[in-house]
Amino acid sequence: MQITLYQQLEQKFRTAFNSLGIDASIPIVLQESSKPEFGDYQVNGAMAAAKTLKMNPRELAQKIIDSVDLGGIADKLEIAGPGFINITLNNQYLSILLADNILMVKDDREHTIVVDYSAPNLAKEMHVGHLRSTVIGDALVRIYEFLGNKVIRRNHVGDWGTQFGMLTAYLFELNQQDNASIELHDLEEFYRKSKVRFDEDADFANRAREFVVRLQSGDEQVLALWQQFVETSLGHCQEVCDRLGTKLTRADAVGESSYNDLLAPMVLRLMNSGIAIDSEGAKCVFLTPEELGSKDETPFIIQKKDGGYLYATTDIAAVYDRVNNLGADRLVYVIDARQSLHLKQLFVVSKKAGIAPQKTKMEHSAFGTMMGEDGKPFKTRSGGTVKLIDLINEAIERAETMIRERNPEWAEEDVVTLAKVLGVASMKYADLSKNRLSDYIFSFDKMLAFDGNTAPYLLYAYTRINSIFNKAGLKREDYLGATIVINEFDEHRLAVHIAKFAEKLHQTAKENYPHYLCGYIYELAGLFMKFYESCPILRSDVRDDAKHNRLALTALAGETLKLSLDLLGIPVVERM
RNA sequence: GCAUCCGUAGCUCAGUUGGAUAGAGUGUCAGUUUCCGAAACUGAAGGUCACAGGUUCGAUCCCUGUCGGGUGCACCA
Repeated sequence: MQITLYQQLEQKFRTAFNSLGIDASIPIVLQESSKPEFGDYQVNGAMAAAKTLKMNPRELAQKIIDSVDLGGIADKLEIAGPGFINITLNNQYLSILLADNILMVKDDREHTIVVDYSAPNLAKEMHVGHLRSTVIGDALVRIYEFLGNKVIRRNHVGDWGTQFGMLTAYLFELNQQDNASIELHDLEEFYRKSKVRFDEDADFANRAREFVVRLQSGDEQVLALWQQFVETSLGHCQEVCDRLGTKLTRADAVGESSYNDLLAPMVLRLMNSGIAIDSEGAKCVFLTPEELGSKDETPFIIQKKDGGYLYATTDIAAVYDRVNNLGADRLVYVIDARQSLHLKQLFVVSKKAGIAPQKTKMEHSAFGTMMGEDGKPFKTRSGGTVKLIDLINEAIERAETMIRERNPEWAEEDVVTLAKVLGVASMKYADLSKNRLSDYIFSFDKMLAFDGNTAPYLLYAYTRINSIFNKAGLKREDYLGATIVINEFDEHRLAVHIAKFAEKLHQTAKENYPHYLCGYIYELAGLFMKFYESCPILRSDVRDDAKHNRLALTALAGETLKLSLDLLGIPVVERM
């Protein structure tokens, strides 16, 4: 693995700390400088170390500076304030770094990662609640893959709940009348109608309950109806996923039903080992506060008193499958924060029962709720659920209007093509750029704005980079890998930022926070704009060597931007 | 009631092992273009980081309490 800039500095300073007899438990506290005038990186560990050694922190900082061997990495080390060490990187060193495939990054150890995301319920169409999981999960998949991991996508669709009795019973009824294909066109409507039948007609309701039993016991006729329904619904999902430009395919949709045969053995295993017990007729696992790390006493129910299984059972079976059959050593669940307790219980129970080994990483990449502009959960004006496909279409329509206004001379075809990319990109980026844990306010106006941390701004920055090369009749690709000599302050800042790509990506992957990468590219675009303002490239008074250097730096900045957006699941456009 | 997450500029959001004068964008005000895309850039103004204690050389961050809000709590998923 290629060592990151951060790791290099960290090692050098750790060696220096060691040589001064500073205990290894004292952190170096290496971080990016909080301001440009403090250099590129800063080491803040001298203060804490001085405390334990009973030394003056500035004197210790000086000793650290004297003993650290940065061998050409840094130009300047300065002590500031109570004992901060400010590091300014050497321009020749940066030049070498940037020439050395700076964007090719691999993890030190490859993992097999299963990412559980999107996961709509097939009883209905995908709605706004599925946007975050789908978009965040897909970005994580791309990032893990880029880092060299084996990634398995799992769209854990809900295809086995009790409501499928109602749906198949209704489908059966319609099939008798031979108009099922028309009815399944709008799943929401189909669900609503079957619910009405269920509520109004006792005979139908009984038939629906009977269908659940027949379905789960493998009755061929009901199974065929169920299959028909599931296929249609999966088709709807795929349409939405394709529109969003995700990597999900039909093969990734492994629904709850596929774990059916594993459910009984799982319950048996947990009962036999004494982990699960009978409670009020149901089979439950009760975890201690120590095991759960929380005082919540809610039972984890794995079998109902009527013998039926629940999503807890299915999820345990899925863990078993992912660990034992797929060979996963890291499981990532991109699921709503409201499922926190359930997942916590799932993780603890899985390990306690030995279904997953202790070393398996199990992570709940939770996310908050999407709010409307009124700060309340996103709904239609009448308070209904918003279909995801409608939301996507509205984003595209709004993008279309905007593009038409800005570029009245464009051909209709070009407007439509760009709108499809820009609308979806804006929606995805708005989601990805926010800390996934917090609730966020969904606003078409903000996500489609050309100012601020938005997809349009970043895509604009990219097209602007391209236009520099177009203007000069050059190809950006030809400048990738060229030596970049750095002289100016704004060139330096941009170069340092590009050199941080690897560490930012590792951090994003480690903590499952796509917004780290978004923040990085927003800053990248800003630094490029500043560089572009202060360092002319194609003007006649620019010397050839400076022009060449700046073109090379621009090309690399463009490549970094393009790659980063790609890792977020957002394609670039050539003009806007 | 128990559990859990959150409270940062008027608004939308950052703030990564505790570090320097808490940052962006937007909105407001003031500037920048005979030359590479002004969908850009520069500057000003805007904060008791909900409140009160505690730990620390140092707290938006860690601990305790209070107030305010979200969410989850037995056989749906």
